[in-house]
Amino acid sequence: MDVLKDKNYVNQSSIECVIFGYEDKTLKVLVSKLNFKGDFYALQGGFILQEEDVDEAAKRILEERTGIKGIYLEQFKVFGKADRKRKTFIDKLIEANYLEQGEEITSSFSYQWFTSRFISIGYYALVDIKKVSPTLTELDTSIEWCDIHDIPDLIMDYNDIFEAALTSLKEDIDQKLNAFNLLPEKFTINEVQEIYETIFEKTYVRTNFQKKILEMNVLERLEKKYTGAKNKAPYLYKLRELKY
Amino acid sequence: MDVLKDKNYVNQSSIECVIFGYEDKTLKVLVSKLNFKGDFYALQGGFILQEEDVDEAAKRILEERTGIKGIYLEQFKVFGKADRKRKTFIDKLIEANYLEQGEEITSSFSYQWFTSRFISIGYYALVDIKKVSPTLTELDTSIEWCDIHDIPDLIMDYNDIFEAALTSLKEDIDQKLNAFNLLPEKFTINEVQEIYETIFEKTYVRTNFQKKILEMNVLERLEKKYTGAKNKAPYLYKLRELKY
DNA sequence: ACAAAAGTGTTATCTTTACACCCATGT
DNA sequence: ACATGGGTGTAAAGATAACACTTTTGT
Repeated sequence: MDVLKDKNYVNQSSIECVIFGYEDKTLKVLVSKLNFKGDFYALQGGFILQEEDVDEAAKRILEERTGIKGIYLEQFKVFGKADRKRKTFIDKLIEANYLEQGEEITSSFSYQWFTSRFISIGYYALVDIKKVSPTLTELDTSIEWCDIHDIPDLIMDYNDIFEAALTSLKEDIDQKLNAFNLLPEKFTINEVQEIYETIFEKTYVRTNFQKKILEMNVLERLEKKYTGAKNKAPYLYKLRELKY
Repeated sequence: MDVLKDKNYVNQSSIECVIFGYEDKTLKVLVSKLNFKGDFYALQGGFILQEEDVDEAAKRILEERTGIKGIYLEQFKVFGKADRKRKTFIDKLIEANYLEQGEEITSSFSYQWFTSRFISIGYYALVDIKKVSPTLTELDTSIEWCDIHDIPDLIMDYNDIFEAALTSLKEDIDQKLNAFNLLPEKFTINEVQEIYETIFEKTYVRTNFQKKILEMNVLERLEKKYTGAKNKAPYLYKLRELKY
């Protein structure tokens, strides 16, 4: 378990990522089940190397977990309560998994590291769920997309972190026009509308929504999308390159 | 200079505060001149005790510097570049001040502390400038309110931090209705308008501004304010207690 | 009475919402 | 031809901006 000794991480600082994806009219979050007896679920976190920018550390963690580069991410909040320690959780975990070797473990470097107080910098990421190949670390047995309405009890204050991320996403979405990052490169206006309806849990009038999005002037109209459905084919759009 | 050894601070984490005040139709920021030869200016920063919430640390620092309790503050951004070190500045400072004792200083605990890489959590605060009694620490010779258009070259990346704080303030002000925190408890609508005009550097139509602010429904009308001016006396207002 | 600034009300303009209408597509 | 969903236009409703008018205050 002493896996950290050789890495030169900044002490007592960590990064927590809430990775949002969208599929089947559902907003989802990537949740890990930890590689221990007992049901321990967590979000995607990691640490910051001494010679690494905090933003880069977040990117690195996201790339490790999703296998894709150039992910859209926003730093949204710092979680800095004095009692933000993994200690309660780790002790529970040790009790359930390593009952015999208590002494040995609690004196280890990693135990000291993991149970200390952490100041966590929260990021949320928006990804095209189709492009993601969720990747396990040595600490988790499985990693899955969870409907945001169906998130299990997470360890620590991860449920709060998730809630805060969702709130920030909603606040940012019109301002930063970042909803498009949940979609593939090419998409129809209707797909954008479905994302908005999913996130804000309300319906929009189709014709007005179309106008609103197009009047933002950030989309470029491409070819039509023939789906084989017996109706008029919608146009595909992509994010316009912004020229200055 | 070894003042830190006995304090149990979190390593490599710091807090930086941008304290805004308002006076004479001018938005101002509290700037310290450091207690060393050479012109070194800085914002108000500090460190986080092990048993202290990050938010509480920010409050403590603000209270120390301003002498007032219950300050309005917002955590707005984390500054986490890998090269965010005071080293360049500290070495310059030592060169200008302690040329003889180089060796002794650079091996000290405080030198190691101050020159290491820091992850800084940025807060901005809004205060009633009249209530503030700016308080020196052992590190600064003077501390003054600076017009935001007339901020000197600050050490490190403090100029960037200030700019980011100002941007966040502008973004937040309508959403969080926090401009009132720059005023005394009782104020006139006209004073609010002047703050808005100062911050956004544009004028508002008096009558419409009045409506906009009052329709927010967060103000309580009090008595009139007789100034001795030969015109109709304006009403005073205060922030309404929100009942649930 | 008058100047100066506060408060109120009305009209015009712009934005948002609702909805009617036509168009393309596959059966 | 028709059912289905896409795209455009237009009118109603609502929000914002411009401005006229009245009120209060001290000289």
